[in-house]
Amino acid sequence: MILLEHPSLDDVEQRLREVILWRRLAIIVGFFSVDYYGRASSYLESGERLIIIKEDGSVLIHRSVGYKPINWQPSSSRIRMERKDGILILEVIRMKPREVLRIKLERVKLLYIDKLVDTGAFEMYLTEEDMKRIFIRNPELIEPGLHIITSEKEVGSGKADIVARDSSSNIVIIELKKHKIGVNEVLQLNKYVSELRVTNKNVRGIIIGTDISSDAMELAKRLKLEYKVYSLRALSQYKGK
Amino acid sequence: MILLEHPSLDDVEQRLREVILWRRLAIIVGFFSVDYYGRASSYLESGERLIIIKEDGSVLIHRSVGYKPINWQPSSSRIRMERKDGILILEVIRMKPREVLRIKLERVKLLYIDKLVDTGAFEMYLTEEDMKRIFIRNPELIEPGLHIITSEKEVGSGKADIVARDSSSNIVIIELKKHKIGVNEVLQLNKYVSELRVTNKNVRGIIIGTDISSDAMELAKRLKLEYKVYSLRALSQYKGK
DNA sequence: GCCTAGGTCCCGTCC
DNA sequence: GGACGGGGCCTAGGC
Repeated sequence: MILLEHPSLDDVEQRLREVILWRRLAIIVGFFSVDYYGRASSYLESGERLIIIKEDGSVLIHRSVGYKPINWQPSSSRIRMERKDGILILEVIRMKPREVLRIKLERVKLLYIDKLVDTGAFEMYLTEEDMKRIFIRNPELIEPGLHIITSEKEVGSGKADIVARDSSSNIVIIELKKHKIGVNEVLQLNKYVSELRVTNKNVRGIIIGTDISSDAMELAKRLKLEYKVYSLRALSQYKGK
Repeated sequence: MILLEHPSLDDVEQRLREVILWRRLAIIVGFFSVDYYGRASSYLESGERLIIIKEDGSVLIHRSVGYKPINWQPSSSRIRMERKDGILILEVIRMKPREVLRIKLERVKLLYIDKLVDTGAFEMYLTEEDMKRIFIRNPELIEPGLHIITSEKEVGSGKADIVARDSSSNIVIIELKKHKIGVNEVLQLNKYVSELRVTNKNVRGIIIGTDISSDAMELAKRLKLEYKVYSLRALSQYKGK
C-alpha cells in the first residue's frame, strides 16, 4: 500500500509504471485536462478530479458530482505514459473500437496505490432470469391450464422468452419484462407473434410485466395481444420453488 | 482536505457527518459488506473495496476490476449513518424508485475528504445531435433535391428524427443513427412510416447510420424502407457548416 | 409526473 | 467476430 501527498510528477510516473506492471488499483486526485476521441470526441478543461485505474486496465475519471464518470475507458485498455513540457501524459487506449483517452496531469494532490483483498461473493436476485424461472416452474401464475413448451425459442428474427400451449392447444408466445411495459415491449412481442400468425391465426401473445402504460395497453388491444401484470413482491415468494 | 490512515470507525462516522452536511467528496477504502434492495436485490460479502461519496449524494462502490460499480446509488440519494455491534452502517436511500443500499463498514484503511476545485468546461462532439445538424444543413448529403421540413417531428407514438420532402414531393421520414444499424432501428423507422402510410402510400423512409447489419438490410427491403451509410470521418468535415 | 430515446452506454450470450 | 437484448441501466428532453 502506497500513499503519497503532493508527489512530484516524476514520482507519480514511476509509481504508475508499477501499477500497470503489477496490476494494482490506483486512486489519483489531481489537476488535469482530458482529451477523448473515438466513437465520439470530447475535451475536458483543466480542473481537480479523481482518476481510478483498476487492475484490469479500466480507467474512470470522476468529477465531484454525478453517478457516471465524465470520461473513461473500459477494461482491457492499455495504458502508456509520457513526460512532456513538465506535465505527465497518461494515454489509455482501447483497440476495438479504437478509442483514445489522453489525461494531461499537471499536479497530483494524492496518489494511493493498493491491491484490494476482496474474495467476497456477489449475488443478485430477482433479475429477469429469475422471473422467467419462476414463471416456467409455475405456469399457472400466467394462466390455468398453460403448459410450457420451451424458453428462448427462436421465432423468426428474434427470441421469444417463453413458448407455451394453452388449454385449447393454442400456441402462446410470452414476452416477460421485469419492469413497466411500454409501447416498445408490445411491438417486440408483436414482431414474434405476427410472424407466426402468417401460418397460424390462433397464435396468442401475452406480455407480462410489473406495470403497463396506457399507450402500451391500447396498442396491445389493437394488435390482439394480451397483457398481464404481476407484483415483484408477490412473485418473489416463489423464489426457489 | 482531510486524509486519515486507518481511522477508527468513530472518527469515520464523525468525518462523514461533515461530508454529508458540507457536501464534500469522500473516498473510502475499507473492508465491508453491502446489501441492496429495490428494483432487484443483491448481497456483496465482506471484502476490501472503494467507496466514493460525491457532493450530490451519489455513492459508488467499486471493486478492483470492471468499469461499472458493483453497487451504487445515483445522485440526490440521502445518506444516514448508524453504529451497531462495533460496525458503522451507511444507509443510502433513493426515494423514487424506493431503493436502499446498506454498507456495513468493518474497517477503514483510508479516508480522504476534499472539495474539488473544478470549473473546467466539458464539451462533447460528434454526438447524434451533431450528425443531425450536419444533415439538416446539408440535405444533399442524403439525396439531391431533398428539402428538410422539420426535425423531431411527432409521428404518432414517437418522434422521427427528420421529416423531408423529396424532388417528387414525397414525404420522407429519416431516422438517423450514429452507429451500425440493426434490426431494431429499422423497426423503429417502420413504426413511424407505417403509421403515415395508412393515409399516404407514397411516404418514404430512410434509415441512416455508419453501417448496417445484413439482417437489417433485408428487413428494410422487405418493409420497403431505404438505408444509407455514411462515414463519421467524412461527415465530421462538415462540422460547423 | 410519465414516456421516449440516446449513450463513447457496458456486458453477456449465442450464433 | 457480429448481432441482439438486458441493465438496479442512467440521464436528458417533452408534454
